[in-house]
Amino acid sequence: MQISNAEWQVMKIIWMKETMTSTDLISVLAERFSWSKSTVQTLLMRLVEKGYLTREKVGKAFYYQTVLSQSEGTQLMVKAVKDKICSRQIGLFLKELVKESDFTLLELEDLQAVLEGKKAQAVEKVTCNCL
Amino acid sequence: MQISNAEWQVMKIIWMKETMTSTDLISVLAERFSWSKSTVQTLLMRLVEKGYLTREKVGKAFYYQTVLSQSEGTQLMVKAVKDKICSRQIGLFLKELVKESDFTLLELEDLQAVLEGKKAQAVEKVTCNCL
DNA sequence: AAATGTAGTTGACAAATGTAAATAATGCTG
DNA sequence: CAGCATTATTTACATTTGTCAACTACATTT
Repeated sequence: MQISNAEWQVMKIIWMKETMTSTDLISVLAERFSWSKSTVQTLLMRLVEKGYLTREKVGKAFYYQTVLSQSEGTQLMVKAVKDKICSRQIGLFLKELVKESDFTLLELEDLQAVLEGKKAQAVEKVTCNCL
Repeated sequence: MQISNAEWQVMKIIWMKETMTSTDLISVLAERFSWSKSTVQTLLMRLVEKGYLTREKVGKAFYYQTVLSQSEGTQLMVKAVKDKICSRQIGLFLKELVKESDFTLLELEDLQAVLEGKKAQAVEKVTCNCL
C-alpha cells in the first residue's frame, strides 16, 4: 500500500515532532497548504488504515505517532525512485539532487567515503534495468 | 500534470529506444508486466494527452517518441523526491541509493567531484524544510 | 471482393487520491 | 446539568490511475 503525495506531507510533519495531536497537524498543514481540517483528518485516517500511523487518545484529542520510521520512509523512497527511473540515470539523478541540496561537512565526507567504497565494484557500463 | 507509476514504465522503455511503435511497446510491456495491449494503448494515449509523448503515423503503425527528454524526466524525479522527503533526510537517501546502485568509475569520480565542490557551501546543520 | 489479421479507438469500471461539508460526539463552563 | 466549543466521524464527490474487453478501421491474403 502506497503513501500518496499528500500523505507524505503529513508523514513528514509527524516525523519532525515524534508525536502530534490532530489539532497541531491541522494547523501546521492549514498553514502550509491551506488544507481544511477535514482534509487533514481524512489523510490521518487513511494513514492509520494503511498502517503507517497509530494514534492514542489522551484527554480529548488523539495523538498520532508514526509506525513507519523516517528512515524506513526514506528507504521506500529509494525503492520508488529505483523503480521509476532507469538505472543508467541514477548517476545523473544523484548529481542533480546533490546540486540542489544542502549538506553538512560530515554528510559530504560520509557520502564521499561511500562513493570511494563503491569504486571497488565500479562497473564498465551500467546495465539498463528497463529493457 | 503528473506521470503515474505505470506511465513511468512506458517512458523508460521509450527513452531506451528513442522511438518505438506501439506494437513493440506492447510486446515489451507484456513481457515485463503482463499488461494487455489495451492497457499499453491507454497508457500511451494518456501520455500523449499529457504532452509527454507524441506520435506520428508511418505506414500502418504509430511511432511514439518522447517530448520530455530523459534527463528532464530525471529532473522531475529529483523535484518529486525533494518534495516528499525532508531535506534532513537527503543525505541518508543519497547514501542508500548509492549503496543499492551500480556506477562506472567515471560516474563515481564525477559524483565525488560534485561533493567536493559542495564542501565550500557546507552547512552547519541542514535546515528542515517541512516545518 | 470476402475473409482474415493487425492496430487503434471507445467505453468501462473499480480503486486510490484530493478535497471538504455536514453531522455527531465529547468534554468544559456557567 | 444544559449549552457551548472543540474534536472526530460519516458521507460525498470529482479526478486520476490501473486494467481491460469490445468494437472498429485498415491492410493483406486467398
